[in-house]
Amino acid sequence: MGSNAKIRNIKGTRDILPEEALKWRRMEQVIREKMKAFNYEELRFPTFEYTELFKKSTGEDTEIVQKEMYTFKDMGGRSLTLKPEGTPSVVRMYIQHGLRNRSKIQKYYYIERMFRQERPQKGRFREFRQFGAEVIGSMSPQIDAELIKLALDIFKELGIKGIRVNINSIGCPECKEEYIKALKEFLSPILNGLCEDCKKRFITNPLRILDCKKDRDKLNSAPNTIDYLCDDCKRHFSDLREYLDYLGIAYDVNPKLVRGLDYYTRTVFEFIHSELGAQDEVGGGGRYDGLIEFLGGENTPASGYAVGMDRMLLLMPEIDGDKGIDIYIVTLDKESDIAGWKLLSGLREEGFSCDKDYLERSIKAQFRESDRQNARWTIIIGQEERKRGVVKLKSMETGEQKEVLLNMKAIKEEISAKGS
RNA sequence: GUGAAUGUAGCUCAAUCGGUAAGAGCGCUGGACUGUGGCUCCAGAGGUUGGGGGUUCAAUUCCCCUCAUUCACCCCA
Repeated sequence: MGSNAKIRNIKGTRDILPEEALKWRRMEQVIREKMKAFNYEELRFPTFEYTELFKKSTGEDTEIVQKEMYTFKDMGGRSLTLKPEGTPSVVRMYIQHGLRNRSKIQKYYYIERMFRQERPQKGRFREFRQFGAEVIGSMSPQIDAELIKLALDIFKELGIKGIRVNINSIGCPECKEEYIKALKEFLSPILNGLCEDCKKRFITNPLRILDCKKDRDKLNSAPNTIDYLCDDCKRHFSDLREYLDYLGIAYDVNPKLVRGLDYYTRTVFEFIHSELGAQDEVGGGGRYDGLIEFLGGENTPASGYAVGMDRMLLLMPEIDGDKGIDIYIVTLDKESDIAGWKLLSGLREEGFSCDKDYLERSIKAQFRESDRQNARWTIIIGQEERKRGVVKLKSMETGEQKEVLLNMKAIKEEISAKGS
């Protein structure tokens, strides 16, 4: 690595060079196509929000809010934060713009950059991209199943194989409370043997102790959330499973899956992949029936998820994109260069992708460049050609070369006659 | 925030036990072919060995500090 490169990109951010940009474009394109098919509309929202929004919705006690946010003060002294996740902004928009008045059910998606201040590692960055889908207004488990199906369709279309789906239900606020009571009873006698973090979580958010990897084996016999579901939640969860079966989606019920954010209720799920290293989660989400009311809106059920696009990229197979241009123009002297420059402009107007030399290079170098650019055709203009009002047109695949009149119609005909 | 590993040309990597003037492949530039790409051959450019300090007659090599990257922990997408 060059040491004199004193200015480099910030830790945890990534530069995307053309070859990789191609994969990103492909990913975005597939996401948009599938979202359209499922009738989700795009939402775009600001890079930063009032810190308060995330504290309230993501949750004061979550890892994200406690130590991962990029928070700063603006000149007016307001505390602002670079968005660490999308759902809070979507909900804010929903309330702020009265979107509920458009229809009883709203289906949205987004593709946005997120920011979290963690140590980077495989599949984890400080600036990263997520796409997400959110459905506001329906409590049907059909929606939960649809959301999962939507993500799986996107993975499939991109050639990503080996995704596994984990689901669980953590119940509504009532049964969640019942469960937490039972969990605390189970934990109390063994609390001293747990790690420091878990001891804190016992007070702040006992559910998340189930996530702890250190103490995992001590929790094998912990009570399961699904055993404490009320009748409604029980039915909701079994309906979800039934709908997933209808759609032919294979999944595992993971009773220890609780998710890290405060706002989840009932359905939670995640997409995991074994080739991602330690950060094996490609995406995850769930239902958040209480969040909108909590943030000042009407009591409205909702469900959604986010998928890490940087992680998807790691799983995507190589693709051969639209590399190359239609025409490269080689010119041999000053006057021809001007003629070529004019021709170039006309060809572009006609919709051809083309270019020429700007370095006054030798003909050989110009041909090399044409080859490097993967041009299908090379047009040569020199003194001789100019005298006779023609250009030479060479196919870079076959090497065949012929003279064509120097006018757009003749060139176009010759190129399209050979097909693509 | 904690830990470990790794930093040599644009990229991927060499350099014996510390010993000449740090090499190769790919890529780049030019030539062989003075108006024709790819293939081949030849030549050239490109390095303060991440940075700083120390040990030594001598450091890419050993020691310390620092920075960066990677992987893992925590946690998440």
